[in-house]
Amino acid sequence: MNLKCPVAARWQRKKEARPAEILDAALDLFVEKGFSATRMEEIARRAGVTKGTPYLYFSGKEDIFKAMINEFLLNPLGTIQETVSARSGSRADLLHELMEIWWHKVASRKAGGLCKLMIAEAANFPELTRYYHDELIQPGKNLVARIIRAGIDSGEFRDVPVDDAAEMLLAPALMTMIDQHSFLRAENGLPSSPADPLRYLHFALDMMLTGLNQPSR
Amino acid sequence: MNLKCPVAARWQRKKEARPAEILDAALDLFVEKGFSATRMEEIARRAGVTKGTPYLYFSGKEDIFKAMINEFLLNPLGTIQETVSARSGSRADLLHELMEIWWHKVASRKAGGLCKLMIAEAANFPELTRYYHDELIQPGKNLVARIIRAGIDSGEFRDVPVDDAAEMLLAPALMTMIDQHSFLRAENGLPSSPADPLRYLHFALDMMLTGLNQPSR
Amino acid sequence: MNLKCPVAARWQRKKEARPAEILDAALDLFVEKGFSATRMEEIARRAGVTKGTPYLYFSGKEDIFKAMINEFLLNPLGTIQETVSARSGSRADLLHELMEIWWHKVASRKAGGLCKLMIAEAANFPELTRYYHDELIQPGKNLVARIIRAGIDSGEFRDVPVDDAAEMLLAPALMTMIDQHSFLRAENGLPSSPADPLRYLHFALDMMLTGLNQPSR
Amino acid sequence: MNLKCPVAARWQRKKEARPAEILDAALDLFVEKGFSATRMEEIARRAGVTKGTPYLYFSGKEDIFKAMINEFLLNPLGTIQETVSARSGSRADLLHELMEIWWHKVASRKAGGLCKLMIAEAANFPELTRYYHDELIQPGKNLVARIIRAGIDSGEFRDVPVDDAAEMLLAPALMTMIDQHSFLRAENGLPSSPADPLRYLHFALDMMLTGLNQPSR
DNA sequence: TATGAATGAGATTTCATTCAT
DNA sequence: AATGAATGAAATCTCATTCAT
Repeated sequence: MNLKCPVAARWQRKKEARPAEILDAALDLFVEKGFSATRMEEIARRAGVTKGTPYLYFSGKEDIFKAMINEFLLNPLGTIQETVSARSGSRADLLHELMEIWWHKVASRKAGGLCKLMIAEAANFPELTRYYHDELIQPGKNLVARIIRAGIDSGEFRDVPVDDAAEMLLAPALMTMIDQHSFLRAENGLPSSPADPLRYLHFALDMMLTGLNQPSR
Repeated sequence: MNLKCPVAARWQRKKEARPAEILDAALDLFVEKGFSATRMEEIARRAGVTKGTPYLYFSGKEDIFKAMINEFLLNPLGTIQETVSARSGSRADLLHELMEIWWHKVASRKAGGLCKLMIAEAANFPELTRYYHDELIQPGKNLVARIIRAGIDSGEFRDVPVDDAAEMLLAPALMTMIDQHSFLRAENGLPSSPADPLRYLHFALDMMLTGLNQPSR
Repeated sequence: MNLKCPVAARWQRKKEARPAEILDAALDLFVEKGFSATRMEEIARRAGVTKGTPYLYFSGKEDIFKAMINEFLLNPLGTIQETVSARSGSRADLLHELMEIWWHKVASRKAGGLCKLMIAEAANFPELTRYYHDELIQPGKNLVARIIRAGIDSGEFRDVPVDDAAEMLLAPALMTMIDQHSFLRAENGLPSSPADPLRYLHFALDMMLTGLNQPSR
Repeated sequence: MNLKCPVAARWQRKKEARPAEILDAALDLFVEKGFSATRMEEIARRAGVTKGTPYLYFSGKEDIFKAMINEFLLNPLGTIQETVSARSGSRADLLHELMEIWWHKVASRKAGGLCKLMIAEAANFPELTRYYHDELIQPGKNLVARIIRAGIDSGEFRDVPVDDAAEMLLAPALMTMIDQHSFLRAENGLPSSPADPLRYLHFALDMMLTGLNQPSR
């Protein structure tokens, strides 16, 4: 009913590792090219397998996309949240520390590209976008908002609307992550963004805390 | 059988309007669904023509994408730059005014979605990304940086690295625009972002100027 | 985004005729090879078009299958039913006449193959099978059963269970149709079935009416 | 770490039962879904083995199909033929008896589904169809034809074309078998066919022997 | 003997693009 | 200038078959 193929079997059997390898490959490609423009066979090839293999572990392209979001987004947030709860010291120091963690655990890694990806694909995956929003974005904002609230209560910060302030504090962090995975990757890397993102982020945080205006003396 | 009225041209096929209509339609769809997921026939239908017509004005899908970027990016920036050069007063006021213009001319309009689009498609259109970067992003940053520089020179602002500061000031504005076209469109609108973006943006600008920290005395 | 193909356009534009041509082609192939073993491209080629064209008129393979059942099964039965209602004479004559019509309108034509097809695919299309049963098989049996009932009432026939009798009378007709489209088509035609099916069918009907047993004298 | 019990063979892998189990599983599935729509892995699973195992005993899907036809068609016919040769009494009684045997040995069993299957796949397996025809159908018809011939010679039956008469006598039997495996299986069982097929078959045989027409005197 | 991860030919379906009208 | 039927390259996904273990 079809052809004999005495293929030289050269593939490795590693059932355990396969799903992770496929998700890794998919992450790279989805972040780089977007969901639609990424071809399944490309994912397979980058994972070192052939066309059919991803379908042994995932029901299709969309399933890979969803699994990837789950895989690379929950753990990091969990880690960050634990870190924060166990911390004392000034709120300003805590915010700096938080950003440090976030940079090293998320933004500078491949998972950081997921942020860009969700922005790009939000309208095409409404239910996933809601999930991403409810489980990641909102908790992240709440985390920062709680710290600001505590700072206001302790007299460290001025009395400001905490949600807006949290939004503002997060903006440079998110934009940096987006830059990393859009403009910096394009072709040979555009000189748009700060050369040392982490240093920039600490600077921006400092600025937002102390203000750009000259102290009134 | 031929009913052609020999009197005069009956209704003018508005031929010179066609390309603009097609680009308008493409803008909506590309922003909403991304480049790959947008079908040519959908663009045509939304523009009120049929499948073949776009090919009379553009050589293909990619050409429409490029033409669209050109069409919707140059004029707004031009306007903003003119406004700025003609202005006097405090730098803080100027920045507020700038943001007001930018919001009404760009971010709150359909063209604002192009920002999200370029983020998503950056890797798929490297040469276009470079163009977008060189003609829009870098000039925008430079504009803000020059204002900050002037403020420092006049003693209004503290002495800080102007490029980083410009980057920081722009971050909330860009993030708000992204929110408008990603999470707010998804499904029924996620409550993620500030209800009144423009108010939030003025708040964030104020915060960055005066600082979150309690004045020490 | 893809290749230029300056194909010598040699196809005819006939929107009106296309669906019927495609259903004709599909009928041939489905009857010959079954549903699964028939490839869409084969249907297209036999209809004189290319791969993509059937999808302009039908949503997929299953849709073609269903449309085909609808197209080729309802009209013939309608015709037969009209004929019968307008007829008088002995019930035996009516049954012979009925079979004649049925043979020329259904069994000897391509549509006859649908019977075999539905038998083969019954389990794979349960809802369609129910429809086929309710709209075709059951009405056909009822039609014959009513004639037998009338014959019994008029004293022409013995008093027998009409449903079983109808079933019996139909069996040779159905088996002949199946033979036509299974064994007779296979390879070079197997000598299994009667050389002249219509003559056989009249013979079988006569036999069933008069009985094989020697009259008891 | 090696727990192999050195005592004796613990449980015998019932190797000689494997092929039969696989053919049994294949029979169920082929009859239900047809050849193409039946997946090899399903056959394996229903036989209680895994994907690769059937290939240890058969060279492929087509080979299983052929082996199955061989397995389930020869023995039953042999039995019937022996029975007939050893019988005396009226030809009518013999025909009733024959049908009884045939019903219990073939039609009411899984093997009855093979008839439907061969009808569906006739064109896809021409050589097998010829085999099926030559070894089963033709002998079956000949068997009945010889009985009729004997009945005519003995004066029990009227003088009729024996081949056509045999064909007619077999038609209800074959149709019943088809019904069993097509319409009765679909969904929840369609009320099309007689509730008690065996009773119906005896009735139909009686009818064909005595005739539907009222005895003229 | 049996397993089942992996393969890859091939099927279905989509859609950017062409071109006769 | 505009249409839209038709094309056909290419994508997604299936599944019969292989073969290292």
